[in-house]
Amino acid sequence: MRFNPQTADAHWQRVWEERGTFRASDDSARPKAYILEMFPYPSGRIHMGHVRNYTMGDVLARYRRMNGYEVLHPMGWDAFGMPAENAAMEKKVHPGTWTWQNIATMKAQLKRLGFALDWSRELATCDPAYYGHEQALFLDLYEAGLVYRKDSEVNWDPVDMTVLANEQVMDGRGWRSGALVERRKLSQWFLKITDFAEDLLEGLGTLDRWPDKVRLMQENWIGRSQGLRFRFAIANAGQEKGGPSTSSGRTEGGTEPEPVRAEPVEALPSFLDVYTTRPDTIFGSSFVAVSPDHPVAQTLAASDPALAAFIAECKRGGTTAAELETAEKKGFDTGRTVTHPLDPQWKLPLWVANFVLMDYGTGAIFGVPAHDQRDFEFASRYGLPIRRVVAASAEDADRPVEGEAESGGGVIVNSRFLDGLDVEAAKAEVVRRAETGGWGRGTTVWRLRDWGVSRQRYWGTPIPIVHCDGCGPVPVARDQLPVVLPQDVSFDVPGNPLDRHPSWNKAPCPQCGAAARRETDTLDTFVDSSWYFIRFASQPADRPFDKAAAERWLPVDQYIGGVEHAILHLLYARFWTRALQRIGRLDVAEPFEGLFTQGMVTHLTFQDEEGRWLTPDEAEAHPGPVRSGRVEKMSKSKKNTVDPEPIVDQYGADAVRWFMLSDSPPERDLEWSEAGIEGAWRFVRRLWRLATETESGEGGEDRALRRKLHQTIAAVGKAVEALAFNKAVAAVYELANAVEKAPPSADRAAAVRTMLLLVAPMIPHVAEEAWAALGHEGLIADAAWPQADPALLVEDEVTIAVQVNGKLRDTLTAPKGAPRDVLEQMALASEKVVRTLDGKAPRKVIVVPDRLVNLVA
RNA sequence: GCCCCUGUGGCGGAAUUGGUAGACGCGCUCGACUCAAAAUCGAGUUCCGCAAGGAGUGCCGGUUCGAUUCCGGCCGGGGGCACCA
Repeated sequence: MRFNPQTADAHWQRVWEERGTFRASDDSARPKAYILEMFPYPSGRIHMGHVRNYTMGDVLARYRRMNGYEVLHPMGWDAFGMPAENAAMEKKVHPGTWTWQNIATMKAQLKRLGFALDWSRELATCDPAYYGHEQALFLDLYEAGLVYRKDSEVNWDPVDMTVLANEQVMDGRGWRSGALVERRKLSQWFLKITDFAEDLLEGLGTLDRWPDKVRLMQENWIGRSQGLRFRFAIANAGQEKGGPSTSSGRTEGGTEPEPVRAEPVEALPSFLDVYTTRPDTIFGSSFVAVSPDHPVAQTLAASDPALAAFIAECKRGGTTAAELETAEKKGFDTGRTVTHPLDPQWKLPLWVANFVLMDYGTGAIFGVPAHDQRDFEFASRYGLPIRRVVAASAEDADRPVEGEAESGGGVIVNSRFLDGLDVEAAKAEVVRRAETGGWGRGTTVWRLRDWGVSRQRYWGTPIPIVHCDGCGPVPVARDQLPVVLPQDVSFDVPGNPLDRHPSWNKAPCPQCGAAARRETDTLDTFVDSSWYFIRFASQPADRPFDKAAAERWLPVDQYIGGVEHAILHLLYARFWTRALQRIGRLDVAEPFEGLFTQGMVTHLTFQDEEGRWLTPDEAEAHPGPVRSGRVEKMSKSKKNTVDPEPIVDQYGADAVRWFMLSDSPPERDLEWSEAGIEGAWRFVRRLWRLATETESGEGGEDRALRRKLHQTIAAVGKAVEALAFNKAVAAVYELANAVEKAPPSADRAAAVRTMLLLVAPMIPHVAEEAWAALGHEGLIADAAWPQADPALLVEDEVTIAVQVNGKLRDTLTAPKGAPRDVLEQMALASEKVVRTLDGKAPRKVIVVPDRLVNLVA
């Protein structure tokens, strides 16, 4: 009888479902294991990347179950987002209709792969039963002071009348409309992630089951920098204001919301705050520069048309990486000067410069051309002095700095009392003087910005706020949640349909009852995915989650997904969890204890002579020359996708799963190939044959095979624990090869039976079918993982390598644990060794017991 | 520019407290079965060489009895950040 996946797959999937095999129990006495893969966006159909991702998680979930864990392995839908609105515009279908249809399709596709999921916990973020709770959590954070509103500049597409994310701006134009993107100031909601910068950075240190790469990326993104914040007195400024300027930029620690920028102040403040990581170069300064957005620049521009024109010119410049890279350093000399804090006689010119960022540090810098490349370029262009203050040695103090800035370490020169100190000592000394002198202080500055969550979009979670002319922004009353999206919307005109809805956007003020406006922005979809893993663990109807129930499952023991979320999603979810912890809702610091980022699924591509992408069929039919060979991530635009469903039709779920696990290490890319899936299918059939055609034990024993079996049990277990599925697969192949070569015996029958248990997490359908065919009563999914006998893991005979001068000359077999002198004698007796040594006695003999003998001649 | 990862047969890859490089799979070659094909099974497959032997883990050097593994320098490939003071 042949194995027929078309009938077997459906059969066993039905059995699992009917028995509720993979339903997680909240009050099990068994140890818990929460296995989670990043939930999919319901774009239409499952793709190979999903299959690979979910297969990995599934193997782990099934493996943990067999090892006695109560496993939570849920699935849901990250269901809000722009593609639904685009579909609405193009296909005249409501985003909700489109999304729910996709969910139905994709759910059916996932089910056909036989994943061990607890579907009873399925959720979709576009369901009011989900996003209503999200609105409640948003208000919790609001009340805790972790949400605020401020004006911020956004990329505005004037044709689509919407805000675009940076990723949606291509060469300064909207990706859909092609219109020139404007920078527009909008009032937006922000979450105070910067409040947690320190915690999020330090928390990374506890995540030892995360990839180093991801931790490093988050570390860089959070961007802690240590330096000195200090102030220059502005000469001839309006003394009437007095006091240090605090009106600009970020305050210490980055914990406060950024103040509204660029509001011109009536009079020039008398001090200018700057931030530097190189206080040691303070005597190398030759100018001070502020951002065009800096209040000082704005104030001066009010009475200086030339400066106003310069600032306007700066604003016109694009913000894309390419433009910035090629942008020249440009500046405007205000004619004003500032006083050096360490020398009242020393006046420095005050410039406005295009390369100074308003939203980092204080929006103002002091320029040290000799030791900062940007300052060097700027000074070279405008003829400002380039003074060396760091040199390799004191003798080099007068060597000019040429060509480019020298940003390395060395000894301080030309710097009065700092002369002779090394860079670190000089930094400390300047900070000390600044603090005792009261003109500055050592500061930590973060690169991390607060998280802007407003989106001028329909298909997202409505922000539960009402704007009242009298009371300002007021939270919607809790008993009025959820704020549900209106159904009657149209997408024939660009812009946010919530804005022009005839009634939805009107609401009475929850505080005073006056007629007011409902907030029409919706939340960034990254908010939706920042807590879904908590909702999976506990989903009461009347609140977002039950604290105790959620804490029983959390943290997620193993989270699996693509690296593309290394920063945003994973950082936001970490923040959200810590925010809930701070307000006492959930006592969990880190949501994902283990993280694994899997590689992409790639496939061959074809292009014609003009570089147009061709499908394999088109390439075949193409009359002209076809370029092929490049292997790329599967994508529609490159026409190299492979739809999993027909593959499952043809080969069954197990062959696809086995292929996804074979060959490539899971963190690397996997190249899809016809030969590969054929090979996987071959193994499924071979396993079936082995299981069903094996004569049950002829009595005799086969110690070698038994040893191989137990070594395989250990190897597969270890590999699965380490998510090294390719190694688990290889170990299974070795065992299968050994079994096929072995003559019939009781051990052989046992090996076949056990092999089914070993592959059950990976290819569960054929495993169940064979398990039943062998006459077992229960499900193999419920069977216990086999235990390796430690006594059988060690060989009683070992192969010893015999080297002469480190080169392999012979191998010999010796009993395990043979003493050194015995091994040495055996080695010296080897014919090949004798020949190589040519009568000479070895000068030295190195013996590594059970491994090798090295004779040094 | 800065930071990180990576480089092993025709291909994907295995091998780590430094100890027999190439497990396992794919592909290929030969053979068996077959009228034939598919499927299946067997043998072989790093390179040079008939062999003995020699070379070999991107390149150059170092440490070591011994280096894919450790160190230094270079070259190639990939990724992240990007005027972050």
